[in-house]
Amino acid sequence: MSTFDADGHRLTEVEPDVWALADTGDESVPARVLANRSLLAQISTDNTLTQLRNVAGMPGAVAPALCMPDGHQGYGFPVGGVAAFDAEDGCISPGGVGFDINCGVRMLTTTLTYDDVKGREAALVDALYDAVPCGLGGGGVHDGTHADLDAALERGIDWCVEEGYAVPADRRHCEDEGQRLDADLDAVSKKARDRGASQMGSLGSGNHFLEVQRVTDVYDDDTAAAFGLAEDQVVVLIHCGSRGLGHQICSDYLRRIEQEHPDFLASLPNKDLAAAPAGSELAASYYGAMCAAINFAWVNRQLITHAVRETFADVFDAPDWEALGMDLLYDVSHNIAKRETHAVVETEDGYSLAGDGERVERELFVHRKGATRAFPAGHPEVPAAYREVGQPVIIPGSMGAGSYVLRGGSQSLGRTFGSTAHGAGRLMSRTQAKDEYQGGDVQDALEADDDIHVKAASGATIAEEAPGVYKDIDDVVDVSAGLGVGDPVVRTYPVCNVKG
DNA sequence: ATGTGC
Repeated sequence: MSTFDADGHRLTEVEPDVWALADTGDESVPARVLANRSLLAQISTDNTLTQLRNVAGMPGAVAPALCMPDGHQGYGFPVGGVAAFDAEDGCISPGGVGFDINCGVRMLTTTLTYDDVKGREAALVDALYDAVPCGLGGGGVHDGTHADLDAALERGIDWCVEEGYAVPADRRHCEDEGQRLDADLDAVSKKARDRGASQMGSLGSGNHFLEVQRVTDVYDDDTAAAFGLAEDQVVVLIHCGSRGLGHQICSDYLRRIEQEHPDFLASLPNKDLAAAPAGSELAASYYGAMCAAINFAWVNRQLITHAVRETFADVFDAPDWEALGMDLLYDVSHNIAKRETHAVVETEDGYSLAGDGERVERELFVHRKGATRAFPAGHPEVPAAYREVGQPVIIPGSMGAGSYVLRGGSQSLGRTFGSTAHGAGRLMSRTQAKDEYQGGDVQDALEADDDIHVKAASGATIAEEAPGVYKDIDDVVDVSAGLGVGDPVVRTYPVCNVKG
């Protein structure tokens, strides 16, 4: 069997593109990296593998702890990590969800083709930039009162429907129908709410973006038709999260874990993994606050959707957005934890997704941090319109590379707790990126060489997000396809991009 | 990711 040696880690390829981290003999469950050799070489350059091993040693970990092909180092847990902990005797971890709670991405279809947009990119990108607040700080599509914010935290997309920012079909095409009923307002600090109130409907900064794209390749005609996608069609991608509100909630609960569960924290393989033990009051509070932030992020993407729809109707001189067919294809979440029931096998160390023994249904806290749910065809949580083909999975690449739409693969539940990758994944830190690239040069080259029109709040952000700082999205998707966890449906290519 | 920080 093929092996790979990284600094302090030996991995064995137990089947094609599945790498097992060597057993350390401590109380860890097996850990797996899903990657080809070239992606693994990139993944092994930072702290990702050590972080993955640490995750595998957490209480109640259900095997395997996973790193997706786009994985890289994160806070405590790797970004691109999937970790499931038993909901009865395991734990829930803010670091396993991430600072940007329910960061995610959605795709809107249109009836436009590339010819309709060609030559008007500059006007379109300017209009979108003006309509959607972006960059750091406050300001949003909805100038919210605290009462509005509380309603949004509690009801998610339902609040948007009530306020005229969404139609019922939008709700059906979000995970969990755009609403986590377990949201607990009392678990959200005033500071978090203050930060959220002024940011309802704002893109933010970093890797967040709003991109107009065209469909360049169709790999699966039937599924593309079910998703309402066709070659040359113009689509819109919105990638953002829960802004300061989610960040504040994560910070609040990391601190509370230190204060209220110091012994449990000390027992973890690394302090940055900071988790609350399942069944504790703090675990329940964090779950309630996280669900509120999840609702906020859905509202955020929906408010931006509303602004994008109005802007398109204006720029393309249509009576309304419906006339342009700007339906929500789907909205996927990248940074969440959720109580899910999975069929697992009992082992000496607890439970495992792999194995031949008798399967039992177990309630787990599934953490997807920089990973996308990818439920297969037939799963009851896949919206009715897509149930026969599988859940749409949207995987954005860098602003020069374009993106993929996949469908949840038949192997996802058995291999990855129903998950796949979430993007290309960084190759280098933001600091390193700013040394390597100059924002203005990157922007000029994208326009001159690739006809991609970028407008950004900050030049530094363009440098940090230059195409060269990301892994190869084609490789990431190939791994997902080869393992049957997510099957390619279409590929898209950027037309214009608004960055924070 | 983030009022880019204890």
